[in-house]
Amino acid sequence: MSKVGVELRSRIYAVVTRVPEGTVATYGQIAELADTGPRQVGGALATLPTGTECPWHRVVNSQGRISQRSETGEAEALQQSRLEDEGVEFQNGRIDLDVYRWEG
DNA sequence: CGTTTGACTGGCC
DNA sequence: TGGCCAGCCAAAC
Repeated sequence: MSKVGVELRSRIYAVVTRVPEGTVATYGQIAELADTGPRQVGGALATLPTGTECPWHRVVNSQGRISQRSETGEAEALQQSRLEDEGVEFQNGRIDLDVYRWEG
């Protein structure tokens, strides 16, 4: 159970919030900007409520796919919906990172 | 203080 | 192309 310190979480949220609409960032990318490991990023987002204002849906794994978390895949579909709504195209259930990857 | 656990990643086969 | 292995970070036990 990866629990994340509140301070580290704040740092990760701050980075995620910087991801502009219509683009996506990988966990590794967020981790690097937050000066931590990718696992911590996932852990931090895991504690995030689904109804938050934080654009957690713009964070995907290095393959441009939505990572499945421990709980229901409900939010997973929501994530894809939100991204598509922002103009991010899914090809075969996956995002083309060469096009939509956020250039910090 | 050593072990366990994750919404991960990259390299290898 | 796709699955497996080892490395990675931080916190709870």
